[in-house]
Amino acid sequence: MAEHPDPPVKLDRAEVAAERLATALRSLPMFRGLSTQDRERVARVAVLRDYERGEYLWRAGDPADHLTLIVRGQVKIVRHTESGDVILEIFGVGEPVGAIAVYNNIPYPASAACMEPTTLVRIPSADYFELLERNPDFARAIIRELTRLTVALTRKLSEMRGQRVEIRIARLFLTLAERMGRTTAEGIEIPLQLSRQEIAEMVGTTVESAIRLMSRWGREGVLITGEKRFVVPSLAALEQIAEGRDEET
Amino acid sequence: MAEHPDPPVKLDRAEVAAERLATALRSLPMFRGLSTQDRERVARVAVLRDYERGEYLWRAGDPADHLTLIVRGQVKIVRHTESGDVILEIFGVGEPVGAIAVYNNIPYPASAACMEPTTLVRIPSADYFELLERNPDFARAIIRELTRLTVALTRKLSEMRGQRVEIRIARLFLTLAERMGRTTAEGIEIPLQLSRQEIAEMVGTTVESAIRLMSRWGREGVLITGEKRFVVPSLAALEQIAEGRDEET
DNA sequence: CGCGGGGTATGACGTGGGTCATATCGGGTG
DNA sequence: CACCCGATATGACCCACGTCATACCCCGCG
Repeated sequence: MAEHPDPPVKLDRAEVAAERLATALRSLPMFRGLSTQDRERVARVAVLRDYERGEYLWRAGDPADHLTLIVRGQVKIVRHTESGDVILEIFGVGEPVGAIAVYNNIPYPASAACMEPTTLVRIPSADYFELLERNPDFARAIIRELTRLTVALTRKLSEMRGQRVEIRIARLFLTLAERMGRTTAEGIEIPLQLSRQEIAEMVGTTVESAIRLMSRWGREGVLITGEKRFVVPSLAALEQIAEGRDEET
Repeated sequence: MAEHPDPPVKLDRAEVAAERLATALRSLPMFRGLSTQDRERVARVAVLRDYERGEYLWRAGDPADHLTLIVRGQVKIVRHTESGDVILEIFGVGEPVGAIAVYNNIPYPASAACMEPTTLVRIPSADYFELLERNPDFARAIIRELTRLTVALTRKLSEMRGQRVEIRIARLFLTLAERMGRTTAEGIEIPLQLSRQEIAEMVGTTVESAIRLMSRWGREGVLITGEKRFVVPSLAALEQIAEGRDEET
């Protein structure tokens, strides 16, 4: 907490912080529909905070007393089990994290950690509820987000099903490509830093299996691991693998 | 649809139906908080309908234009995939089915089928939304239900993880026992008719594996399959198995 | 400089369970 | 009655993948 030692030129600092916050709030789609009055109200109670890669936002079981929104970076939701971790979701810029727990006033059911340097806006849940009361659009946004999550979870659940590891990882990268892929000269680029360990935790397998597959794909040119990103030269090839039968050509 | 051939004594029939509907509405916890005025309003637009075992309420992709609530029976949510089906959830008496899709006005993401003779209340989504608008408690109930679902899904997802089939099935019956178990002289009774096929679909394995395990458990006295029910003589034994290591004693 | 730790890579081995094949047991139907 | 179909049961086979072990690379640190 001792990260703000009283600065000698306090006003300047505060002004800079306020400006940064205002910019952040303006960038969040969730606050687009707000009246300027409401937005000012939010600005007074919201807090901007930076996190490093690997830092935890919270652990499973912590009380959910703040709504959290991502301004910059990526956050993963992790469930710890006796036999290893499971990554349930990855959230990106503009998305709310752990909104369900906040909304229902229950402890967080899973932990959340940053996958890269990340900036978050945090709003005390009391203010959040007040906002909800007054702004139906805002409520809609939350519900929509919640639904998206549920649908993603059910899809993931049905995809997890048995199936070979190769197919599960192929599907993983297909959905990643769809959600955050950029088209480049080399193919689809997925700007996401994922260790083999994390890939394993996302599809429910071991590091070794993930490594074996990824290095084989690297040799075959199906999926190339780069600096803080992945590249898929041919979506079609990946889809072939995800379908079940390998490409024989 | 031609299941109501115009009866000669129409009034009597209508009265009986109205009475049945009123009783049903009174039995649903979701309508407890309603004013009598609102409840009458609901009664005018709600429709009661009986379904047989195996009958589908809807298929994945159908438009969600009605809110559905269970008055009697059990409903399973199924996702069809190229390689077999997956049972995502089982809903019982008093619970809403497919509320997320209705709320968000999106097609049902999965199919729903009755596991036994079932009675449902159906409310046109327009009336449902009107009800939501006017009755915050009602909205709360839906959100709560939705959250419960999300939490259950994330739990299921993390439990699905790799793990041996025996452990997954043990966990399945533990949660079933918790959710709907009754204590009897023989042990915990789970009043649910589940075929081996359905058990397989719930934990993501094959019929054969489910059969093998279930018949072995029958021999060992861990879990006994009965007429439209299961009996767990010793929860502790099942928990031992779910923990990972077998009981050596 | 050497050392240690985390991520990546690769090989050997054993096995859980998916796949296929076959059999038995009702229950429904012509 | 014979016939068929769906659910339950059990055996044989074998392969994907989890487990264990080893090695390499890179980076920070004393």
